Amino acid sequence: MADLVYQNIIADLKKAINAESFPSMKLPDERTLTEHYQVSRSSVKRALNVMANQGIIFKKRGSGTFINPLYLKGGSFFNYNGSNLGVTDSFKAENRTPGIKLLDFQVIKPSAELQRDLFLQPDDFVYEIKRLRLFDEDPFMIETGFIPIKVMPELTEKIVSSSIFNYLEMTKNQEVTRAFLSIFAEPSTRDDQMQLKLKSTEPVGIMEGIFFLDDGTPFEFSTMRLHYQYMKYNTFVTVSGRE
Amino acid sequence: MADLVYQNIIADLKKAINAESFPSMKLPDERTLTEHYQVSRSSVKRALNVMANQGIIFKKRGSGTFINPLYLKGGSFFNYNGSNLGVTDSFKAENRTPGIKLLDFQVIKPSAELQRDLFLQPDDFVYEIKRLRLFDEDPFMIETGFIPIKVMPELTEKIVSSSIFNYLEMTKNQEVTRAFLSIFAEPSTRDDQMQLKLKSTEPVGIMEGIFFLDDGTPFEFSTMRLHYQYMKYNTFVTVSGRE
DNA sequence: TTTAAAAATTGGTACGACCCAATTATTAAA
DNA sequence: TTTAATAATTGGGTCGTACCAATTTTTAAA
Repeated sequence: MADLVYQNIIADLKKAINAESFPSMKLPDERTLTEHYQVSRSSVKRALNVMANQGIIFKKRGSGTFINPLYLKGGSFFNYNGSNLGVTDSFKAENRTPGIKLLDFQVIKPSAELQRDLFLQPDDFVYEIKRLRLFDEDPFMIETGFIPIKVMPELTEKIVSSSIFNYLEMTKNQEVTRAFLSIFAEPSTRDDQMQLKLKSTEPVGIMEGIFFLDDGTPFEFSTMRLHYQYMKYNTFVTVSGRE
Repeated sequence: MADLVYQNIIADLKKAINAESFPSMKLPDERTLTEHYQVSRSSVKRALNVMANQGIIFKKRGSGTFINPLYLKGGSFFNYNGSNLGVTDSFKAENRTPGIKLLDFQVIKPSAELQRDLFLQPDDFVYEIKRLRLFDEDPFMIETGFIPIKVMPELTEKIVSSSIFNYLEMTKNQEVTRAFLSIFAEPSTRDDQMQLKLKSTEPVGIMEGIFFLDDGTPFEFSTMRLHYQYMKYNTFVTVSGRE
C-alpha cells in the first residue's frame, strides 16, 4: 500500500463500508473523520473526492456524505475499477489462458485521418499490426493497431506476437495510462464471422481509439472488433456542474 | 460563468489552448501560472487536475504540463463533454425533433434483481415504463425503465409521455447527475427489428444501468436498446495509479 | 400546534506554507 | 569528449486556517 495519507483513508473507509460499519449508510462528517484519523481536513476531503468520483459515495452539502448502496455486494457493477488498459491484463480473472495469433504485420503509409489522430508528419510511417486474440482456443477479438515507427523503431514480429504494452513497460519504463475510446456496434462482416465464429445475425462490438503514453504522446490507434458476448463496458458517469 | 477561481483558470486556459497560444504544446509551470493569475498554487493545481481528468492536458512530474494534441480541432473526440444524462437532451444538436411514443405503462412487482438494484423493500412496487424514442418519424431506441413508486408517487401517463428527468428538475428541483452504465451489444430480436426498422442481421446497442438522484437515491433502472447506428459512446479513460 | 426566524451542522472554495519526488539542466571529474 | 555527480526545475502531497453556502435542527413567535 502506498504510504499516502489520502490513499490510506480511502482504503480504510472502503474496508469499513464493506464491513457495513455504517448502517445508516452515512459516513461521519468531515471534521469527525479529520479528528478520527488525526489528519488535516484537506486530506479527508481529497480522499472523499476520489471516492465520490469513483461512485462509491455521494456528497451533499449541508447534509452529509452517503454510501452508494450499489457499492455493497458489488455484483453487476464495479468491474471496471481499471488497473490496466491492455487487453492482455484486462480479461485475466477468467482463468483461461489468453493467446495471440499474428495475422499481419507490415509498415504502411498512414491515411490522412490516421496522420491527424496520431499527430504525424507527412513523411512518417506506421506499423500496421493485425492480431487475433483468443482465450484458450476461442477467438474473441480482432485487433488492428497502428503505431508510428518513430515511437517504437525496434518493433519486431516477436514482440508483436505478445503484449506490446508489457514490452513497453519492461524495456522503456513507459506506461500507457490513458485512452480515448469510442464504443459502438456493427453487424459482423464475413471476415468477422470467420475469425470469431459468429453467425451472420450476430454482431461485433467495437472499441476504437487512441492510446497515449504518460507524457501525452499518441502511441497507438487501435480498432478492436469483439465477439459481442465479450464486450461489456461498465462505467460510472457523472455529469457537468461538479468539476 | 461561475465565479470560482479554478473555473476561471480552466476557462482561460482552454481559450488560450484553442487559440494555440502555446506552440510548444507545453503550459507554463504551476508557479508561473500562480504568479500570472495572482492566485494560490492550490487553485492552479485544482484547475490543472480537472483538466487532466478531462484529458485536455497531461502532467508529468519533473517535466511539465502538456497539451493533449487531440484537444485541438476537437474532431472525432471530445463530443462527450457531458452536460446531461437524459436522452432528450443528449441527442439534440442533430436539428431533428425528438419524439416519444408510450408503449406501455403499468405498476408491477419488481423482480428480485430489480429489488436489489434499486434497493427496495419486499413490499415496494415499481412503475414499468416502455417507450419508443424517435427523431422526427425515425425510431432509434426502445427504452424500458423501472421507477419505484415511492420516489415518484405522482407519475402519470402524461408525464411519462415526455421527459421524466425534465419533470423532476422542474417540479422537485432534483437532478439526475450520476449513473452506472453497462454498454454492450446483442443481435436484434424480432421486436427490435419491428420497432427500430432493423434487418435481421443488424444488431442493437444496449445501454443499461441505474440512475441516481443527487443524494444517491437510486431513481431508475433503465434498459435502452438502440438502433446500432445511433449508439456511439465516447470516453476518456485514465487508469489506476493516479487517484 | 403551527409557522417562521435563528443557530448549528456540514460540505465547498481558497489561501499559502512546507517538504517530497521525478525529471532535466548544469557542473565537475575522468 | 564523455561520464558522473550536483543543482535547479517542476509537479505531488499534507497541513492548517479562514470563510462561504446549502441543509438541518433548534428556538422563538404567532
